[in-house]
Amino acid sequence: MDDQTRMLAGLAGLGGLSQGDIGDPDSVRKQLGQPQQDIGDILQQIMAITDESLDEAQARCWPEESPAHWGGSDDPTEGGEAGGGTAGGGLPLNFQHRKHALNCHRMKPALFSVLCEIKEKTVLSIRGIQDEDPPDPQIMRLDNMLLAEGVSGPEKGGGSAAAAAAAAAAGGSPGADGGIEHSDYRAKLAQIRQIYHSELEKYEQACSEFTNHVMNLLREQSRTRPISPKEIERMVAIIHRKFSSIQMQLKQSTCEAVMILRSRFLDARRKRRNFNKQATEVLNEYFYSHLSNPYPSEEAKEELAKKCAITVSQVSNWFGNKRIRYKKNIGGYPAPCYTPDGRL
DNA sequence: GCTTATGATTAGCG
DNA sequence: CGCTAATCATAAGC
Repeated sequence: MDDQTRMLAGLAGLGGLSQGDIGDPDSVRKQLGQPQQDIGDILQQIMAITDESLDEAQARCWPEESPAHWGGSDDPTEGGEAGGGTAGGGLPLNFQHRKHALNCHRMKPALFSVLCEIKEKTVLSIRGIQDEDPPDPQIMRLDNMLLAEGVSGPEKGGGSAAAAAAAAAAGGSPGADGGIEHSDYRAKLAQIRQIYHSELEKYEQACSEFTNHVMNLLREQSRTRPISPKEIERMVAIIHRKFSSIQMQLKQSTCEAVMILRSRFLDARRKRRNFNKQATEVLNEYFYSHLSNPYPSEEAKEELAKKCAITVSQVSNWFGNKRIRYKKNIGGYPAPCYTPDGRL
């Protein structure tokens, strides 16, 4: 293990100490006699360097905003040049000096091993508390819907299945005015789709940028304090979770937009279109030739629907309407209200 | 513009 | 779930 090798390195740096002694930070100090002061120094430097890492990260993101302070230091060589000279990678010189000084400090391996030891204890207690989150059912639902509506699926092709079905339901003859609504719907859907994808891409880019940034930061810090790859992984997972929750909001609002579009489209469909002449003929023919039992079976309905280029439920509607209206007419026929002169 | 025809929707029933 | 009956909303005819 990596931590283990670092600990060994730390041991080597301490010379005469036995492994048992290393375990307890206090024993390290006792054994070394004077280094209380040193440890304190290093701790302070580490604290400072952590802050500086953050500042430096900020400086990279917003270069015009130079860090306001570089931590309290009593080294006269670095005094009062905040935001001053920089070198390689945009790092301030004083920062590089201090980093180097810290890394070369004779007590650093010892401190590192102490930190490893402490970590070993605390990590054990943390481990296993969380881990492994199940796939969010909410996000899966949204994904499914976006896929079904052709927003997140493959471009065009099968993606417009919903639109095609809706167009069929609109009932117009192919190329007739139903087609206008159809293309309108498709255009709007494409617009939503485009916005969704560009936003998604932005989120993904931001996520990977941020992830890289944090990983670099952690790797950098792992030189001064023990950070296992597992922890970096976990941190990445946390970041991804956060970003995916943002993504969920995007998905949710996209779904809402599609729902609104859809409901508008359905409202438009509600505008009644008469079936074409030929379709009405076919339906009437069936109706009058089955007058004794004008109830087409499911198969017959499908057949009629195919012949008339309408949906099965439209066939059902038609027969429902026809039966009731025919009955009304017939029922009223024997005793209609004729005027005395024979007119209706 | 009014009336009629007609497709869709809804409540209620078995 | 399929049907009836009532009703809505719009197209079409005059």
